[in-house]
Amino acid sequence: MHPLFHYINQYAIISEEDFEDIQSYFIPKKIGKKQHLLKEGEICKCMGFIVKGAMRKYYTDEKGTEHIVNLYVENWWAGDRESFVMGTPSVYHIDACEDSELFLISRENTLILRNECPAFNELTLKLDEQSTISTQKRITSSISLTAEKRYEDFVNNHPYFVQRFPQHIIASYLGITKDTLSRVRKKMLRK
Amino acid sequence: MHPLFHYINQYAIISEEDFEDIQSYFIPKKIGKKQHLLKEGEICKCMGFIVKGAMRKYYTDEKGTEHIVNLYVENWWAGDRESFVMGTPSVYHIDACEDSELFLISRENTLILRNECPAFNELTLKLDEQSTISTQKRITSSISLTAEKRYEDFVNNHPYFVQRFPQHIIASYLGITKDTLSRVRKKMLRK
DNA sequence: AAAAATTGTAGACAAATGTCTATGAAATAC
DNA sequence: GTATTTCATAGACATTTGTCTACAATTTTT
Repeated sequence: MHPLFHYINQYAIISEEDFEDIQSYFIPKKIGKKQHLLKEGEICKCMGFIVKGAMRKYYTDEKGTEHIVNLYVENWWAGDRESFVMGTPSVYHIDACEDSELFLISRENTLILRNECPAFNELTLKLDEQSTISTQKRITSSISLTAEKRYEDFVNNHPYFVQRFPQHIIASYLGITKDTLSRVRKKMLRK
Repeated sequence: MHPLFHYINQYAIISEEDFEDIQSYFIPKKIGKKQHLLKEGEICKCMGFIVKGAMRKYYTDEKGTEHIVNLYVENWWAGDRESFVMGTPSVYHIDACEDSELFLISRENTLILRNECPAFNELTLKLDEQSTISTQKRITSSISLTAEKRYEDFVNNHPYFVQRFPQHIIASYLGITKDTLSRVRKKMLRK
């Protein structure tokens, strides 16, 4: 079964005909490790559904430090929603941590599909609901927990990320330095 | 003009008939200062559109410290989306910082309206898009900036909040203590 | 296989932030 | 109007986290 078909069916029941229609609006794309899907200053023309691989979204501050804002693996959507929706230049970079395969869909096509295909409308509603729920949790964690608890939380909620991304990437995602994460892990091992 | 009508029209063009229909699914409610809209352990049965007043959402940790997760004023939606969508007990409290007036809508009614009324469907899509965009910014700020820059950001993005909520509330929202915020402000005054 | 880059850890020190106590001003309750 | 609570600040000290340098293990590139 097509991975995108399987994925969509988890959120909205669709027929094979629906899916043929939906699929026709997506463009497959392969991105090699360290290649970019989006660069700072560009407009995010497409959202990308990840079929295979691992990616990250980050921004680079004045000092040149990269801050990782999102991590993505299979069945996640890569893109800068603000730039995508508003049509403004992005402040983020998105690149591949492993060789990756995506299906891209443009803003125009999401708008068409939303109107044409009730199942797709349902899908976007539910995805945004889920995204709202998980970002709420991330914010709660971020404003109220210590580095150690945030990492514990992260390991519990995303065990597959721990295997997949190096520690300095995870540290940045958590808003701490790799040094602090290393200390935190050492402390946790003693328990 | 009805404030809810005015608000919805900013996102989706609706007729007066549409609005009469939509409005019939909302229930007006007044909440006095320090009264709760939601308590920890309860299921969030309704989302509340704030017509007048100011509210906050927070959770209380093991030590009894309150961590403020959201601040709301007029034209914002108060509620715990996770509990609302999933039907699970909330970990959050929501209470009023000023006497407030809301329009409440239940989960079932949002689902009915989404199907019955295309404009309401459009509204929820756009609200979630905007919410996704702003929480993304908040996360970026939270993981990458110092307390001082986070506060600067906050003042620039939400100047009306600064007037409306006491400093210890804002500090908690930013994930710092009131003492740190006081120091940060003192430092900024010297500039 | 050798060279280069990436990754994780360690320790010393610095900076940022938290904790606690105290105090006075302002707002609110009685 | 007085008492009480809330709010903001201050300073001393503790803790957490960041910064920097070094180094070894591993992976990747050539």
